[in-house]
Amino acid sequence: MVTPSTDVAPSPSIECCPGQVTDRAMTTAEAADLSTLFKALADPVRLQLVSLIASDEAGEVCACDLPERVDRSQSTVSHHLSLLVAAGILQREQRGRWAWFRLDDDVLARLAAALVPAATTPGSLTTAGGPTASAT
Amino acid sequence: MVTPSTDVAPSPSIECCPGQVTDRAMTTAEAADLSTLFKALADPVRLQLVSLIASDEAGEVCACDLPERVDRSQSTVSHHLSLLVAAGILQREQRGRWAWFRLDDDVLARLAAALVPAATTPGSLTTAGGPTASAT
DNA sequence: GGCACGCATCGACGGTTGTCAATATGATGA
DNA sequence: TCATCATATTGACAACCGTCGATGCGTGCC
Repeated sequence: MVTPSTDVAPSPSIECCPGQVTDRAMTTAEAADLSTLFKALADPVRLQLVSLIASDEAGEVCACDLPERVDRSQSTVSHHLSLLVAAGILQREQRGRWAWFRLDDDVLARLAAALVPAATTPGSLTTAGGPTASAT
Repeated sequence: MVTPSTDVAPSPSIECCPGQVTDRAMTTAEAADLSTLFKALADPVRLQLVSLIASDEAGEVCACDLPERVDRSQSTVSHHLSLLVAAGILQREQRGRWAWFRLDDDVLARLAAALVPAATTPGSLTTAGGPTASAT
């Protein structure tokens, strides 16, 4: 819900341990935390926005292009973008009168790592904060 | 919303191509499809349920244990479980009067693969459901 | 300074979702 | 056959969410 005061830590706790979902039963807090990220991706328009930005050659997209590309009003797109930024998925940068959005470094990878035990990105992710060998 | 007639193909289209989100801009249909899965995981209670089952030693859990473990009423838990089954995330098996739930083979892995370009489980996934080389 | 533009915020509205108590369903065992 | 138990379904309700038009705010240009 993006409570107006979103100046706290943007991205939830997934930075901690790959395989969160499968390794052990999650606590209520962890579940609430992770579900925030899934919520952010649980809307078709937001998914399209993320995909548009993620697949962009330059790695960033001007907000001015997006309403027509997802066939929604400017205010709706702005709302979704704010949500994605608040969830820590997108980063926003103002340039002149234009706002540019890019993917946060590796949220998607970290999210993927939270889904599968050890499978993902053998080297780069386990270093992200977890005690290396998390064998059950 | 789990329309009563859920005897169609349970799991959305993610079986097709890893890196769906990042490789190229998704179509509206693809986005709607994928968002279904994220929606299923976008609730703390459902995430906990999935985690409880995923982290279980035997790989399966009796429904009778779940209400107390997630601190929700029996009907609420049943509702969430139905949703997860309909989304293709859980599988249900009736044994006597008990219902047992287990994770669908590798939904989580496939979902993870849809998030990151090529990183995930290099061999096992591409074979997972598609006609091997399903370009586009 | 004034205007035009890009984007965010506000207010409103209808649809969806999570939750529970109550009830129905279906299997087991006496 | 009947009572019991585990689970699913129903009905209801409040909270939340996606959407839009209108409006406000900050920036750049003339």
